[in-house]
Amino acid sequence: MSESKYREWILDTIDSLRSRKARPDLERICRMVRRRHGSEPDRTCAELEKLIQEQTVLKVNYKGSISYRNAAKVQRRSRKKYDVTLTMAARRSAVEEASHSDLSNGDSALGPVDQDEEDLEADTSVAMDTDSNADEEGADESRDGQDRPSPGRTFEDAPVRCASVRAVSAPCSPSGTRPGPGPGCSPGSGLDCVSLQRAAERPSSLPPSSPRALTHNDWAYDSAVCPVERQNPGMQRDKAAATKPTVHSVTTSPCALKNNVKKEVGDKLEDSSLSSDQLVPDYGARLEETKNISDGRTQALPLPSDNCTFKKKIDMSSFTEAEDGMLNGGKGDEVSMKKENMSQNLLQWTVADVASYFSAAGFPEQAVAFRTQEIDGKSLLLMQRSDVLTGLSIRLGPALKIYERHIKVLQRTHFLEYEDL
DNA sequence: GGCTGCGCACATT
DNA sequence: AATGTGCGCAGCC
Repeated sequence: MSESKYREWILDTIDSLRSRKARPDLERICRMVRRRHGSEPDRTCAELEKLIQEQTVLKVNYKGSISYRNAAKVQRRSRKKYDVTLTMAARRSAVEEASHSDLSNGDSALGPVDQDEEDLEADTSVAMDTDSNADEEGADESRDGQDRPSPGRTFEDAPVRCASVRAVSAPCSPSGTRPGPGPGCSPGSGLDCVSLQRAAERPSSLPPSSPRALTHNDWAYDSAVCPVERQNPGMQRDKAAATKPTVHSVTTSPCALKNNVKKEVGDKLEDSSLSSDQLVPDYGARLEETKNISDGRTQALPLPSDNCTFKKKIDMSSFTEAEDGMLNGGKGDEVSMKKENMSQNLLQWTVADVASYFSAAGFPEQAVAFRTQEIDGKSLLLMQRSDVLTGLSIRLGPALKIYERHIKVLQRTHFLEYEDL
């Protein structure tokens, strides 16, 4: 009952705070939701996390503190940095895969990683895994345990008790941007998780002490995405590459799943050169980046599990090739194999996967409609143009793009595969 | 005391 | 240079 309701409330709250020029942080969000709707902060926290995971809300580290953004709005603006979405998607799907239930997972909401895509080239794995640290929960613990000299954060009294979240909000970092700990910030909180994370993230890029390294628009958190990967970036990568050909049980591996899809989408995106405004910011960036990385062949597509994808650029390249082959006439068993995987995956996509996919593809608002209509992979395969244009109550423009560039392609790929098989 | 509006400086692209 | 963000303060209830 409450999920959609909460979504609305929270998004509303975020918008409202933003329009009021107040930072949409956890505390304020919880407070406002409680005031307006009487919802318990705890619950709000939980719901917020879910929204973060489904990318409806983006969690960002801006100017040294955590803020939450309405993904639907953010999306249009900033270009790259918002990998968040992708990341989130990845993570979300990962979680989802595990739990198999829609929004049920409650793990920490991590947000976006700012990961400069540029870094990717140089130290992808490093960046990725570094930030893997802690997640909120981890961070949380650390801060509670280690440095929390003065619990004097704004939060303290805050109604919010959501531990994980609190951690997040807590980090009001004097990371440098702000000359001094603001009124609300407890001076002592020195190293907030965010800062730490960031610092760790780019060991070589920027000195930890550098404000730039710690603050700014960093989509900091998220390391949680693709936990596996994060934990063993190197391994993951290798594994992924190695495993990939064999991917069958892929379904269980979010990363794998996403990869397949991703690749698909990526192609699409590229082909149709989606308008940047529709793309999730990083999409464009990523595409470019990816391209550069490996002479035009690789294409990390902004799919739900971006992180995973990222690391698997290599795979991707082969994938791409495969796909190309497939779309253009077929290339070999490898191709069909891949296709197969993808299709199978598609059949097993949950409602959440579908929503996640579209969110990552740059249609967060519309993704909600898919979720609302409970469109899972199978339903997706059955969707017709009219269903998309009129059955979801979404705007025509995005609907057309979604149908033509994504659904149609997914369906075609799926059925082609079947033919082959 | 809490909420809201908003100028303005800062951050980011 | 343009635009987004949010601190800090004043006004309102």
